Amino acid sequence: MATIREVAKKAGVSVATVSRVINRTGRVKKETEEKVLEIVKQLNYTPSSIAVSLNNKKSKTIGLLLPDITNPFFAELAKGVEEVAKKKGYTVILCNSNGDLQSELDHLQVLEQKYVDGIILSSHTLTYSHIEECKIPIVSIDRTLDGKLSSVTSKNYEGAMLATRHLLKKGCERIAHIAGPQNIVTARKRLEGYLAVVKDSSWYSDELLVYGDYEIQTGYEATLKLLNSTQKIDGIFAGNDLMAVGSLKAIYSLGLRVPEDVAVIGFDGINFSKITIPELSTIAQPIFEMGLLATDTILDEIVNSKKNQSFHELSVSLIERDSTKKSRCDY
Amino acid sequence: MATIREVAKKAGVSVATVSRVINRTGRVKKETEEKVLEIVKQLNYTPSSIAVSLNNKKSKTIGLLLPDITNPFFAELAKGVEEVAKKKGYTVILCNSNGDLQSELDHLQVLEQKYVDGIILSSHTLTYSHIEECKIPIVSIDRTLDGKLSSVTSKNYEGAMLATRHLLKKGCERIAHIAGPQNIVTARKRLEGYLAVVKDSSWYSDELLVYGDYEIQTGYEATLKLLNSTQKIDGIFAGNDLMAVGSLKAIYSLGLRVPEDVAVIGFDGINFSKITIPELSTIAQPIFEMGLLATDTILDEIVNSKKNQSFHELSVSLIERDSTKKSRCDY
DNA sequence: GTGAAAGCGCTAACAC
DNA sequence: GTGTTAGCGCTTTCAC
Repeated sequence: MATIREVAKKAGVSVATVSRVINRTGRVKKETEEKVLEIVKQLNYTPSSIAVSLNNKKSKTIGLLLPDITNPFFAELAKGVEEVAKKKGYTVILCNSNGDLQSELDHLQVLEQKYVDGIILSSHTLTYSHIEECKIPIVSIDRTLDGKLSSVTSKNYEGAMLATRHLLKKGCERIAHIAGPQNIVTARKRLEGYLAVVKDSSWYSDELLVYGDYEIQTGYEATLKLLNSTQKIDGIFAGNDLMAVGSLKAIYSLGLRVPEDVAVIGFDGINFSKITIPELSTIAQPIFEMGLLATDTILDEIVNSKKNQSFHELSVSLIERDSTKKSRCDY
Repeated sequence: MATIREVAKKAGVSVATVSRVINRTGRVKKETEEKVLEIVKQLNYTPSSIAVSLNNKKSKTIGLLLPDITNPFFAELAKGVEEVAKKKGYTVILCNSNGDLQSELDHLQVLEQKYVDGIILSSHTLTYSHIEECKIPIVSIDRTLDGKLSSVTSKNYEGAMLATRHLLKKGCERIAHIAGPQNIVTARKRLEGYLAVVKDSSWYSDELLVYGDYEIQTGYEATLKLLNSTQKIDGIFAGNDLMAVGSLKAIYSLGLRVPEDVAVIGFDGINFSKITIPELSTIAQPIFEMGLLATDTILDEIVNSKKNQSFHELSVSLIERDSTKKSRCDY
């Protein structure tokens, strides 16, 4: 790779001049500029971003720290992040933490060493104390961190109420909930939303509430447990789409039908929810947009070195598909 | 962030000495070393990888250029890559190209500027001429590039034969193929494998062959087209799992049953194939391992500045699940 | 064993 | 308008 010095020499000017024309900073005679540009093209010169970074302590790079890129929710998010980043001339470093605290800490350290300009973070183990001495802007996705960091979240509580009420409206008379891991805020909020709607019902009992870990398999197991209980359950609100998919499978494996015997609704609105059989009703978060917004937010903090945080809480929406279309109560 | 100079000053030594103890290069008196280490810990010092990179032209970073992180195949691959990379002290930059040539070229240029040490590439538009002047090691995934680049691929042709024969063995008497985009090698090989098995059959006709683009939707449409033709089709080999999922849906929507009326088999072995209803039979590639191997390969080339390429072609395996379990012919 | 200093490729004062 | 030069934070000869 050619260096700025080679360009300067070949163009018969100083490195400063080359730098000026490259960055459009300072005045340069039209003529000189053209000459330089010509050599630049000829030598196929591009500035070393490493050297640039060393100067201005900026890397035009943002870190994206996720629990699991294999989870469609995060993959869609990542795609959104990458898209905006690229458009704005930023590069994204992907870090997969598997939800492991030590791994997150390691990644964070590496990101700092690499002078990333900002970090988009989705973690449920990290607390504010872990990152308070980190002076790189961070925005948190999916949860707020003590109100100390900018965040992009969505209305989990309201969404859960929406889901539960939808089941009710569809004629379900005994609605169970497969809650996500309670160390994750979204899971707690969704549980609260569910409880807010059902807890005063004559039929509500603790046995309608089981826990999973947001993965398919636990949705499957939880559903088996629910349906094998003595109570006749005719509606399941799964804490996320992945567990809902597991639920669908479990119901099917018991020889029951969705939605005739048991209606199912998920949460998230991942792309895969519309390809299950039957298609899954869900509370959709604007996942891709969350990625875009998070990136816009972090870029805003980076570029304008904003000090104050912003908190975005996005709306969710009910997507009604076949898994809750009970004919008997269709409206 | 503390610099090496601060550490040196506080420890009462020169920066060279600090550098020596940090990198375990050269001899340092035990005593001095301890002193330095103490200050390092005290100041929470970590070397700036930018500065290091500027020196040795290495960034301990690899670029991963993928068409679409949202596609489970690539997500699983990415996870494998990230895992090895991290273990070996490397960071991965994620680039999403959407299969767009210009986008790939842009990303490649950025990666070069950032001094990434190597690139793992999955592209079907890039040709060798695009990258021949790039002197960073590259390994190609999913296809070979004129034998000029190391590659990690799997046995697509054999896998396709396996799939088709499996359908035959299950008693299918008219097997259709939904081929992937023919600009993609894997899709061509799979088509060839299918043809090799069926083209001499008494029942084979062109109408049994339709094309999709490896996405769910086209699998759906292709299947509709197939099943609406006059021929009675009782087996479908979809070019990949995503299209197979679309196929499942289409069959279901026509009121037919899988596998009783039509057996379906996919290709890839993405995690999602085992959660469809019915579960999808497929030819599994060792996706995660491909990620691992690609990373090992690129790291090998980086660390040992290997000049000669290596070509890995991994085996695939038949995973028989419910979508091909025709009872009438079970063995 | 340890330090001084050059240099990685670039930007930004500061001169002229 | 353009050139000179001092860093950015580090590694690495080369002396001592």
